[in-house]
Amino acid sequence: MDITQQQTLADLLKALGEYNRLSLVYRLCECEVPQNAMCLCDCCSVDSSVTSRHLKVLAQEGVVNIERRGRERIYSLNRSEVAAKLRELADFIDGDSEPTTEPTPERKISHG
Amino acid sequence: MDITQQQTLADLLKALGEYNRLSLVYRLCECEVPQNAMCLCDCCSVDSSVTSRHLKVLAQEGVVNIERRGRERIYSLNRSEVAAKLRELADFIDGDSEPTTEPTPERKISHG
DNA sequence: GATATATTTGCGCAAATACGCAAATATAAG
DNA sequence: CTTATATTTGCGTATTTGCGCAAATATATC
Repeated sequence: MDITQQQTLADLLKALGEYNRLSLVYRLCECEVPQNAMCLCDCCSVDSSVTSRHLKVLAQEGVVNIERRGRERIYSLNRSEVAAKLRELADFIDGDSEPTTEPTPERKISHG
Repeated sequence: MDITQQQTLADLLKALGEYNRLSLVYRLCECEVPQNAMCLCDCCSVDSSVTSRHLKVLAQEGVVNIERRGRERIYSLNRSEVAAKLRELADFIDGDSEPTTEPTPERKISHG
């Protein structure tokens, strides 16, 4: 795992790891069609400026796509990409073999 | 999705979304056997106290298990649980159907 | 008891972050 | 040009967070 790649993944997870931003993602998940910011704003009870900033963070991390339409921004979820990245991490974590739950066998447990 | 559950997931993602903590997870991933904190400390070049705190966060979020052995703490990754949670989110995100890339068809681009 | 090793905790600091509000910008429509 | 709506940006603020250092704690060894 490359350092830059690791940083990128950390940034993605951090972007998803904030309650209101995750709410936006869930909201977009449930929407059949992309939404504008005003619409998305309802799901987290914060100022529209805050929603705007959160969506910007999500866009920077590639979680959402932005499409300009008139004075609106239409947001849609990058479903496949985000899901793929999460699965990639999941695969790496439970990875190649069984979890080695056996604690360091070559170390002596001296007192029992 | 329950609010508490959503907060819990956000906390998990936040825990994973910090570079040094993610490094610890990767390190534990690659280890065949659980490791103590001193050993893990090498992978991120920070003070041992910092590593201790990071590992505590990961433990609180259920990412790692701690086993006391003498004066050491032996950390192991909760592989299946963490992977399952990530996959669950991934499934929810790319979820039921195809991504609806078509932008809000029922909305009029309204000047009317 | 004294000493060494592993880990945690208290403390302070600097940077990052989330937030609300108001102003600015962009675009649409009259 | 004026008004209305959607979004962004500047600014101030309160909170969180990551960090290092030193002290404290826990345990093993002498």
